[in-house]
Amino acid sequence: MQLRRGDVLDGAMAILDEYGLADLTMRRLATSLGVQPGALYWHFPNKQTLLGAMADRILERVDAPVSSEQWDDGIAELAHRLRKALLAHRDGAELVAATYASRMTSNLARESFVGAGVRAGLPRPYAELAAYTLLYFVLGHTVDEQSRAQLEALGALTRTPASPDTETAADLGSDDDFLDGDPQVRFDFGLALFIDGVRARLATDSRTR
Amino acid sequence: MQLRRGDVLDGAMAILDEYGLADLTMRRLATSLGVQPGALYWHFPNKQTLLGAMADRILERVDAPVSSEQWDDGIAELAHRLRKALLAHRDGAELVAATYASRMTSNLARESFVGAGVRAGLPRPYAELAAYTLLYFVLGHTVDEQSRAQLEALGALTRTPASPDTETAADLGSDDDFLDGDPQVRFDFGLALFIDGVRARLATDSRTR
DNA sequence: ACCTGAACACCGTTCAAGT
DNA sequence: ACCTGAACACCGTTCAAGT
Repeated sequence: MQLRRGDVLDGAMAILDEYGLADLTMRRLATSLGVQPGALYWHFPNKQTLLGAMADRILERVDAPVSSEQWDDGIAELAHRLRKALLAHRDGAELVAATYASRMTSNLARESFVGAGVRAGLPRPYAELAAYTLLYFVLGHTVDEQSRAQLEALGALTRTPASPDTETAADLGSDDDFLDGDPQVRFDFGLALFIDGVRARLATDSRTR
Repeated sequence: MQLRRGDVLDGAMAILDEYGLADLTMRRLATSLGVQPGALYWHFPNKQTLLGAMADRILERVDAPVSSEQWDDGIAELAHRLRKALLAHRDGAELVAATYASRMTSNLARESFVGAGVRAGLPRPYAELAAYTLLYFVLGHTVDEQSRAQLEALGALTRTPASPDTETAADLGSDDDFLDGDPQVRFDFGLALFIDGVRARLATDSRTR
């Protein structure tokens, strides 16, 4: 019957998925666990630490070894895996972005990116910087994508469901055709831009040497 | 003696610069303006709207016309200008990132990036996507850079000032030489990676056509 | 038109005291 | 070791009533 650290974490993840980050309060979490708010502070020193543990759990398996031998495919695989992990939980991207803002340095996702960069032939300092760049892109893109999707899900319920065929896309429309296109497409484009940039740098380097 | 919308905005910016985003509360703002909390709600419907107005003010002049004719220099100039604007206020990057997460679409900084991309010769949808990618990078980098700088400023005051010469850099050190190197250098690297990526895409396009 | 007074419905965190 | 009870010091927002 006793509460363990893992139970608190599980409860927090459950509230996140069902009600979102804004509704994840220590008091609500305590209630859902049938315990007084103060009890949580025996298991976690503060809310920030709990959020950090949640972020770690969300990213648990993104740093697994990559399947491809090609460095570019490897980077793409890692980036896709990271995005998928973030999208797997409500407000997942926002939570991770907020938590990792202060501790970008010690970050499993970044480490993996660095490894892929080094394997690509980038000098280590370059790989470090490239990893940051990619991480910024993936986090930024995914936060945006997720908040947009949630807004739309909210609007879809609020709006009068006129005809089910038109409600999928092209609502805000205007003339920017690509803006509310498949987020996957937009993600892949940015990723390709990044990989092309790395490739260009590699070419420059080998020509210089 | 009457409070105007602009006064509220000015007061909010002053609190931001002096105490940071976390200490910018409606109640504190009201007190600093010599007014009851409720009074603020006559000028702004809620805190979120006020934060949005602050973000707009921070980015006021980033979309000014660019000096260079070269598209790559133009993009670099815009990116640098955006970074500088974010760094000009305490927690400026965090505020803008948080506020613009939901309204990435209507964003003056993005518009400028799109323009530069189109001038570069990118098809418009590509330019749109490239603009997002760059924006994600600049915001992500600058949020990180600023929070890091503020942590260090805090640590510099807390830590025993042993010898003034060693406190500048290379503290966390380890073997990652570049990590706490000049943020400007790291920023320029990521920017170069992006521009190289765009260049590569342009080359591919012209070869295909 | 603009603001006060006062409340409503919350927060995160601490800590003596209990078991 | 783990939790309760109860408090402390706050929040954002609303709204009748005042001027």
